[in-house]
Amino acid sequence: MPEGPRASPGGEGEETEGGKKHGWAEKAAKRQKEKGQERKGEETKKKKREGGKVRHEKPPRFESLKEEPEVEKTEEGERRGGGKGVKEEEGGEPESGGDGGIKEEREGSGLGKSESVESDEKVKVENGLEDEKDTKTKAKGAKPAKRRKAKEENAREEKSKKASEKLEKEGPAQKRKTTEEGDKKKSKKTKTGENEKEKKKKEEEDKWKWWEEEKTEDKVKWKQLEHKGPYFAPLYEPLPDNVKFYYDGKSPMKLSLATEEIATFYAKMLDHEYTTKEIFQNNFFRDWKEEMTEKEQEIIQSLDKCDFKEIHKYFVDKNEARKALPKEEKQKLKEETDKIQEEYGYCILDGHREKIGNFKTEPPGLFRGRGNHPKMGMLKKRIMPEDVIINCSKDSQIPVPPEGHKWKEVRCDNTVTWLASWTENIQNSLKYIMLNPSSKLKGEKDWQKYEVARRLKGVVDKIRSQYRGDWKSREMKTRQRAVALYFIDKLALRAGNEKEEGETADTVGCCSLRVEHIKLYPELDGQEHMVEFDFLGKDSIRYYNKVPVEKPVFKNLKLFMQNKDPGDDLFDRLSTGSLNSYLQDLMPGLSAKVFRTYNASITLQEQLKALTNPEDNVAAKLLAYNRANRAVAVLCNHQRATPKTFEKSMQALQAKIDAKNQQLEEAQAELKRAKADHKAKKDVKSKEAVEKKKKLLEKIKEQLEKLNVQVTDKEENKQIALGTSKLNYLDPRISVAWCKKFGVPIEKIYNKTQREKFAWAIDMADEDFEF
DNA sequence: GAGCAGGACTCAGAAAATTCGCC
DNA sequence: AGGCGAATTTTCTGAGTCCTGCT
Repeated sequence: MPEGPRASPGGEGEETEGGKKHGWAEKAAKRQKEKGQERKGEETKKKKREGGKVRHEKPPRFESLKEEPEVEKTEEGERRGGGKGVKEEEGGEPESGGDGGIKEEREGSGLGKSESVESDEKVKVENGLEDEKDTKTKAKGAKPAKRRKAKEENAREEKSKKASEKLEKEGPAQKRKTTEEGDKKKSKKTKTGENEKEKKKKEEEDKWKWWEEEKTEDKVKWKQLEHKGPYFAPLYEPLPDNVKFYYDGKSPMKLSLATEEIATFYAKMLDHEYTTKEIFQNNFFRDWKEEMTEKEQEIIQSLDKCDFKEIHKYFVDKNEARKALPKEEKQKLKEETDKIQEEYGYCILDGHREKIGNFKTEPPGLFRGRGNHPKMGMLKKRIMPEDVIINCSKDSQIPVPPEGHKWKEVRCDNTVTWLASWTENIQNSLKYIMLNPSSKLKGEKDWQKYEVARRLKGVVDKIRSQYRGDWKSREMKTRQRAVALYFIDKLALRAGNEKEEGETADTVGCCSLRVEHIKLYPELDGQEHMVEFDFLGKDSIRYYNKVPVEKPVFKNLKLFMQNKDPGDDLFDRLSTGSLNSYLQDLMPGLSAKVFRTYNASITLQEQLKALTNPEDNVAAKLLAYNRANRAVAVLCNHQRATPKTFEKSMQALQAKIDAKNQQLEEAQAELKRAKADHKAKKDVKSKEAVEKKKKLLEKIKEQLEKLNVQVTDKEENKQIALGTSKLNYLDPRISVAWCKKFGVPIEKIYNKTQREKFAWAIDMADEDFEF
């Protein structure tokens, strides 16, 4: 990729050489400084945004692409096949050394072709198909893969047999649960150690290696789905009589139950910043008044005159009391929640017990939007069974609604993955109960996501050269698309769908960028053609970045900004819909977000390659891993506020190092003494003493090194959140392969939850895996 | 046949809960 | 050993993306 855009946030050119180890961190720090933690104000608004989006003239070229429905159809077919393709690749996975080779080849041959922009698009389509075929032949051709596949098939058969047997034996979920509960109780009484082991073993057996099974039809998500329905939030418990609400400083006022409940929502949040915001207060007060009795409405006229302090204190105290509970009490509480988890937290999906992600309905409360949300403070209503739609298989035990209630609906739709849903009253959108990330349904999708990103790797060079060509297109729309795609690729920006004005915080992504969000500098910081981005992205997290761009991009941006107001759309001829349908034509399954996944994963792989030194010890290798991870987090703009305790804990760590240094000196001195002693006595005892001291010294040295690494890591990690990218953007197989290759235990990079989520990758990736 | 709303799903950081590690 | 603060993990639910099906 000689001049393809680099996926580097600072855009300072090539990052891959090992020499630049700290490049990412430095840039991150720099950007961090510039950005500040506060969120950008948003007074200036889109007075006249209408100007843009409506003008969707259709460029002839786009039309010509669409004119062959035949092609479209085949493609559609292929895409579905693509799902299967993923599956077929599974067999080929283990020997991904060969995989990589083929990939390279494919990449190379792909590059050779495309020259003219016109014919390019078709070539791309073809390439997409070619790609699929390649994948298939590859899987077939590889011998070891074949063998392994056969083996897997056997295993699979056995597995499913086992599963069905088990099902027959155990029958419906409820039965099974009771037995397990029994087991558990027993285990508490007897020696925990053994039982723990047993339990683990059992769990091991229970693990469903779905990735070894043939993938089923795409649309149908399950054949069997059985569960207990959601666990409902506990009902409101009235305040004790001695906790009072005051209005206007007068004598206490007894509130009706409903009014009181809502008051507690506000009271609980009293020391949160939210309650200082006017929008929050207004929204709350409006919704609160609506639920009041007429009499209450008459009296309570202003929020300022409401005194929630006693109520607030009551909850603070209650919280503390709960924390101060004796051990046994706490244990009891925990057992109760465990029981609930056991009963409601799992479902049966196609014969396997799967963990549910969120099995509780959301409790009522006050809506907490992020950033400057116009609806913050509004009352989130309690979800009742009458609001809930249940989804499960026909022949299953239909969940029983709480007594005296019924479900809104029970349906049996196996083309969706959710178990229950309800409509939430703030945005009037649907909420779902779905499975845990460790489940087959989620895992398979995740895997597929990374496979799509890997396919992008094969065509990305062509796509890049195509959009570079499009910078000079005669069509405005095409140019805008090309520049937007360049940003999405180079800076890993999100697509940026249109949002309804006034319904949510004013945030943007690439396609919804407005003129006010970028500044152009012909020269800045000694670099030419600089673009300064400053906008609020998802979750109102500020994106601030100064990037040098190529000259045509710069010129185009200037053009796009001509005669526009700050509030106007930068890409007024572009929508995520048209961008994505264009991308879909270039490669089946391709959409804007795939670039984020692709660039994140490829960055990790490159950085790991550049930063890992096989000679290093595990701690140093982990530092390298974290740095690579960090590079991705910076790219994706995953930030966190510096922890409040950062300085303090840093000092503590430094103190520890000092102490360790002293220990080291002492140990050295002791060793010397012991040696002298041995020289004098020459007996076994003194020799043993020397050995002992030597060992101690080694241990201390190791500890010291570990501490030093910790400091570096911590400092560099100050304001960057690694979790999101690790969980959502980095192909876990890259990490697994790295661990295997360099002898790092997987537990060092993935905790238990993460290992569960990525079980498929841990099981299937070997050390040669190439993204 | 297009454009739009709504549905289904992924991704996101804050906050709560739990574990860790030190004295 | 046990208590305490910090670190890590888990939970929670809001905020995106993308696609489909309807008009």
